[in-house]
This record gives sequence, C-alpha cells and structure tokens, in this order.
Amino acid sequence: MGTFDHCPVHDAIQVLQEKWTMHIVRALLDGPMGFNELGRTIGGCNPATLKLRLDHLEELGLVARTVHSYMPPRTSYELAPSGVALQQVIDAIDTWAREHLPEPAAEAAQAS
Amino acid sequence: MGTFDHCPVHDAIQVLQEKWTMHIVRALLDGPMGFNELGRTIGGCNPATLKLRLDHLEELGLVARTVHSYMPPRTSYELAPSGVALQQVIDAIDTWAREHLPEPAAEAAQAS
DNA sequence: AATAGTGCTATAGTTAGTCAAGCGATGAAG
DNA sequence: CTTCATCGCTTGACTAACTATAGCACTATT
Repeated sequence: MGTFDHCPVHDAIQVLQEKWTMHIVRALLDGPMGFNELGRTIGGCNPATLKLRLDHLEELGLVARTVHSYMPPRTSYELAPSGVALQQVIDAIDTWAREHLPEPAAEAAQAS
Repeated sequence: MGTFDHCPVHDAIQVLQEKWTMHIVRALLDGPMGFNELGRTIGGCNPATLKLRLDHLEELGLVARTVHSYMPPRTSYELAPSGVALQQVIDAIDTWAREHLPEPAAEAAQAS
C-alpha cells in the first residue's frame, strides 16, 4: 500500500464527491455569497455541513472567506482562481446531463 | 424560485456525488470488469455499497450488467453509451486536478 | 482434499450528515 | 420603543449512509 502512485484524479474525486461540494461550487460560480444565502441557493444543506464543506474548500484553497464585519455578522464566500477553474468540470457535467441523464420528473409524474 | 425547477446539472451532481460513483465510472472507463475485480480496482469499497451503486447506475442506464454464468458466479459490469460519455467529465476533473489541486503533502520526491 | 476465488447477501457497528434550536447583535417594521 | 427577522454560525440529539466481517453455493487450482 505504501507504494501507491499518487493520482490527482483520485484525490479530486475524493473532494468533489463529498455531499454538497459540487453544489456549493456551482452556486459560487455565479458570484460571491454570504453563508445563509449560499445555504438557501443550494437548497437543503444544513449549516453544520455547510460550514464543514466551506472550511474544507477554504483549506484546499478553492474558496476564499472574507469577513466584512463581525457584528452584525457579515461574511462572504467566493471562489479562488483554482475554484473558478472548476467551471470546466461543471460545464462538462452540464453537457453530459443534458444529453444523457434521464429525467426523474418524467418518472415521478408517471410513478408506478 | 419555482415549485420545482428541473435542472439537469443538479440531478447529475446528485448522482455523481454519491460515494464511490465516480471511482466506479473511472474504473469502468478502462473496460468491463467483474464485481470483485471492480471492488479491488477502486480500492476500499465494501460489497454492500458497491452493489448499491451499481444497481443505481444500472437503473439510470449508465452501466450494463451481464451475467455469464450463475454457478460458478461470473458477472461483468460495463459502461453503457451514456456512461462512456462521462469520460469528458472525468477528463475535465483530471485536467483540473493536475493544474489546481494541491498535493496531500505526503510525497514530493519527484520533480522535473 | 484443501485452498482460493466468484458474485453477492445479511447483520452489526461506525461515521457522516441532518434537524431544530439558539446566541449576540443589529436594522427594519409596527 | 418594542417586536421581529436576519446575519453567521455553534451545539447536541438524532438518523441515514456507509463499513467491516462473515458466510453461502459453488468451481478451478493445487
């Protein structure tokens, strides 16, 4: 196990597969946002997890956190350059999804 | 905000963010594999979860399962056309990772 | 005849994510 | 001036998701 080839794709997948991470990135590609605003935008993520993800992304240098004022609390999160570069990944997913992903709405409407 | 905005990217992310899913796809991009072989290739995924993911991917039509013989058990999993199309997504992640993802710091012996 | 391998499944246990509430301060609305 | 909502979180209890291990019914290899 020690002599394992270091594989960038593998590491990237490890990060991107964490729940909500890609949703967060996608939301931030539209511009900086506050904590709660971001939570509302991606829809359904609880603050605990959201903070976890943002901290991780910040640690990796993909997201930058800026505190504008402590009280009243005002913070904004935005993508760092390496985060913005994920646009190409999101785009690839978008393209793929439109061409190949079956619509769940159709199944839901026709639910058996 | 609509009652439900159907968004392909969102749905795609929901699928791709499931743990091991992208690893599975990446492994299968190199060709069909048996169940255990696949498990070994992606490394660390337990059979229960692996089966769950494969069933889901099959249900979505991204993966095809072929039983060659029941006893002794021999099955192979391979990507359907819409699964193969995910190559572009994996490629995008690969490109991004090489350029922007910081190394986990364990090894930095190699340079050029 | 013993061993290792196949594709799983079952059960129990651990980890990761969720829900709800709340805090200290503030600005807006009544 | 007094609610009320809002900001960015934090905490603690809960639950869903994932993991580890064992085992089955068999075969091919040794």
